[in-house]
Amino acid sequence: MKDTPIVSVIVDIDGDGSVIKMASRTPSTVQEEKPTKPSRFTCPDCGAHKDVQILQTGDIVCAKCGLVVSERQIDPGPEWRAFTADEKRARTRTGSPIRYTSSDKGLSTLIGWQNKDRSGKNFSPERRAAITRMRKWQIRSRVHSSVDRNLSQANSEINRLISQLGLKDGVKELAAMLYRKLIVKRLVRSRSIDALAAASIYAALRLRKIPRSLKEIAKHSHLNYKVIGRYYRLLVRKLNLKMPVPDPMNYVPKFITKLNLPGAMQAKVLDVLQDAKDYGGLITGRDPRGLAAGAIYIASILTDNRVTQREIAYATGVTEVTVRNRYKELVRELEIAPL
DNA sequence: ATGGTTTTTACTGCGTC
DNA sequence: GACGCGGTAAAAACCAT
Repeated sequence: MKDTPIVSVIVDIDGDGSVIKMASRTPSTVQEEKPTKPSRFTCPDCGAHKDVQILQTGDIVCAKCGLVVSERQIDPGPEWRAFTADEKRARTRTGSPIRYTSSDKGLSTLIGWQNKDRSGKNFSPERRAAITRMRKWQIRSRVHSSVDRNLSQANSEINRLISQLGLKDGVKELAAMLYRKLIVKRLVRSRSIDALAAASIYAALRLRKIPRSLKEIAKHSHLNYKVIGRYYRLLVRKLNLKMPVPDPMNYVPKFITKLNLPGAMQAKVLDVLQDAKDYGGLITGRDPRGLAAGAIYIASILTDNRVTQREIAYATGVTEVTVRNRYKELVRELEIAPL
């Protein structure tokens, strides 16, 4: 298994038509294809050799023409099908969080409140002072360990999501940092750890301007995207984060690839978007994906790489109507040459 | 909760291959 | 006739207040 090539497979994870490209090992019986060596990369579009660039979005693009060579590689991670007790134990290490019904799992020592020993006699003053100190520390240590547990559970969820989403460590660190801030500010109490972990990741992505939708994150979480969105808002508000305005340009490489369009087209799309920005009033309040979709449609006509509105709509996750509206709007306002 | 704005849904008509 | 495209009204979603 370990030397089998890694190939790309397309999977429709939940049957809703949304397709995700994953890297996966082929079973050893089908190992005909030769292993891909990124070091011998030759751009199929412009022929440049080895000039790849890794964008902050995690996409790997040809440094010359911008063709996206490889989208984020998803590490599907282990299959958490636990058949034995051992596997189950392994799962608890990085998998779904353990539910502690009681914060100490019944393992801690309890110190009674009465200043009496087993036989009912009162403590001596020294003994009494010692017990009082012990009580104090028991309480303190309990608090600390519960914070620790919360944090470690959160971290394991963050790790899990990050690896399933195929994101880089930088994002992970940022998300973990945000979560830590939540703890320090006492905001995690009585809230879902998983939801806050997911929200931290989403916030980290937004801060880093990496285009991933709430839904994409929710797909790997057991929570629905609205819940995560709520927590995200809370997080932003409570931590006073200043979020960069989502920029349609950040979506372009991702979409171009999804549509199998030549990477060189990117420049044209970005041109249109830049014009739209300069013009003003066309960007604010609009779904950035819709904007990107419209610009891509325009560029596809201008550069003679026609794609249908439907394909664009599908790839960008907006409707055809929105593609139309944006592209019409852009053409009208920016007075783009005859189409 | 509310109201304003944008997106989606659903449907229709037109031209072309 | 299927397809791509354009337009529209009404419903739904979104967001700030």
